[in-house]
Amino acid sequence: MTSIKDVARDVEMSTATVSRALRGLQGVSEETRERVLESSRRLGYVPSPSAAGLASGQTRTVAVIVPRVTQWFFAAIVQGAEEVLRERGYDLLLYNLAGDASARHRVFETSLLTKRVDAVLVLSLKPSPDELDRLAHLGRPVTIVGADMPGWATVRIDDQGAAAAATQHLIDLGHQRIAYVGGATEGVLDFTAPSARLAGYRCTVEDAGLPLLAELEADGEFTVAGGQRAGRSLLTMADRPTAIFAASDEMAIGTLRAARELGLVVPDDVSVIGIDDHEMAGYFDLTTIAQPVHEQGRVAASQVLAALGDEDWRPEQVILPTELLVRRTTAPPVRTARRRGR
Amino acid sequence: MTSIKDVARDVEMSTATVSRALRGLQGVSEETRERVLESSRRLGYVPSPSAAGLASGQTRTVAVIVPRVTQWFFAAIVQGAEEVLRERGYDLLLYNLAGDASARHRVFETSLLTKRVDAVLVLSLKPSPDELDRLAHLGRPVTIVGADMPGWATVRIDDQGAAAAATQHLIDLGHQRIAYVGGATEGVLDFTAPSARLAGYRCTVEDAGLPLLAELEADGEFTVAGGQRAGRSLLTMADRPTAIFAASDEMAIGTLRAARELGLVVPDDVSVIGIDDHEMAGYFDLTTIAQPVHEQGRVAASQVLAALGDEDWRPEQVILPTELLVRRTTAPPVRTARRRGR
DNA sequence: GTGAAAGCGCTAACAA
DNA sequence: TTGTTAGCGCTTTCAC
Repeated sequence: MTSIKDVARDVEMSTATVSRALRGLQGVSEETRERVLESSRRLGYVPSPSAAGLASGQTRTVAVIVPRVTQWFFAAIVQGAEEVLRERGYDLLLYNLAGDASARHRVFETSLLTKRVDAVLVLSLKPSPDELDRLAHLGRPVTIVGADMPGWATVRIDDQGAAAAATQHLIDLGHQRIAYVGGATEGVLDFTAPSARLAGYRCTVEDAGLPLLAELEADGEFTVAGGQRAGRSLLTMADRPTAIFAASDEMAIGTLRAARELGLVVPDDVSVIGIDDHEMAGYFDLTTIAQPVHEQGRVAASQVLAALGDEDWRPEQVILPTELLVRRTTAPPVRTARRRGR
Repeated sequence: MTSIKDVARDVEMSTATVSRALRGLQGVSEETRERVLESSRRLGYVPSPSAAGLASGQTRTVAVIVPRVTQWFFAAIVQGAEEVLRERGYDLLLYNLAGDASARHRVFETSLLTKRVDAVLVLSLKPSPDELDRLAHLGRPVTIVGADMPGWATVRIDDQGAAAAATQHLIDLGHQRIAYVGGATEGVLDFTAPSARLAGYRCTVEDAGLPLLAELEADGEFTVAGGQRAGRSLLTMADRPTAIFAASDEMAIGTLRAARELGLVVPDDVSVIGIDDHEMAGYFDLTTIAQPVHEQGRVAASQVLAALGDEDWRPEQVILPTELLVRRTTAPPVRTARRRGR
């Protein structure tokens, strides 16, 4: 395995000069740099990250902690982050929690990460106070994506606003009996988006002077299957809602499925709106609040990299815009009379 | 930052003993081991991967090279791999190519990986001869997932067999005019599955004594959008097929969408079958050939880890089973007379 | 069962 | 602009 010494010997210089030349530091003559570059190419030299890391204290690696990569939303963020990390010569270490509490424990508990990475990206997870404490003690830049954590660097959308926009869209269409499909607003594996979206729904319903009914709020667990269950229970109510706002597209898709199974026509019998603009949303003609998923990954990665280079960098909260995408699952309610008459 | 020296000082032993105790090596008295463990826990000691890597030559890290994490199929494999890697104390370095040729170049070109990881997993990519050469020279275990590469360790399904089973299912239902939606069978970003699936389709059609028609083979690019385009062109033919076999569920979903847009009813007007059992397949009632995606990731990871521990390990080809999952997008063809009469 | 000492391959501080 | 010299924090002989 060829090392920096081989290159140094080859160009008849010290390893220090070779190291400087290779890293593009200044104070190396152009001629030397070229000879070093040529030599290392010829010898097939690649620096050892372990050695460089040990000597410099920098690993050029960023950890990304994700609830489940198989969820498109998280994969898209990872992809965005990976792009900018790669551009900047950083590697991405993936920690997939996948609902495994012990995995979560391991990642946060041991300060395993301290010596392993230069920075950390936490996706849509609400770290417990204890975990936050550990993250803080990492002494490394940390950015939280998709959750609101005051005092921390975050990248997210305005969840409450997005939920309000979705609800308002249904209200604007004339709906009065609007159900909500969300997810756990507390618990370890939870993040802050669920509560914010629920709040957005509730506020908007109230502001419109409509009654806030507990029976119209269902838990869809932020999965397609959960959304389907929630949708089924909402749509089999005696006085079923004319519209359903699901706090994620996956739950909305599940709701759509429940409606179809019950022989209901969307949007005639029930309107459905989601949040995300999931890659499949278009194929379901799903009306949704689109959020820039991929971009959140890019911004978050840029953010931690910026923090790495800047001594007096302060955590920033970045909020990316969302947009109502009206497709074909929402429409004005069909007159009550007709509905009752069916 | 507490180092092994601090622990050594604390237990009044040499760093060598501490190192041995921590790694569970034999030749350490039980009492010593316990004291070391207790001390490092108390001091919050975590070994430096850089230092350990430099000294031992092992990084306890595995690289996973994936075409696009955002595709559920790849994400599921990554998730499977991550599980077993984590269990065994290995980290996962993710390289997402995402159709970026320069990214691909970088990962394979420079033998960047040699000193960075202990083993490599390559997902559904057919490395060029040149890239294979580099992989071979890595001198590290490499497993290819989802592609057939004789001489290499691989984990995959029997693609030709799966395609044959799908086609045969349609034939068994009585279909005679069966179209195929596949993807590029050559090119840099290609893998071997497309060709194998196409071959499976063709052989089965021929074996059934049916004509092999070029007009019935369309390119769906292995995406939903591509499948939709392919489906549209197939279903607008004068004498349209009564059944379509899409070589992936995503293309099948696109085809379903095309059919719906054209006002065709599935499976009355056209039957559709895919391959994968994509997480969304159930929500489309898609009949498909299910493959153990997650499991392929687990097996592949286990394979490279086994190779790491075993001097005379030889590359194995593992083929995992598939299963026909009949849902509601396939049915016998409606009599020709009736179809023509519409 | 334990310790001393020599590196692993780099980078960083200081000299020249 | 370049070289010398110390490490970085471990693991790994080889002794004892």
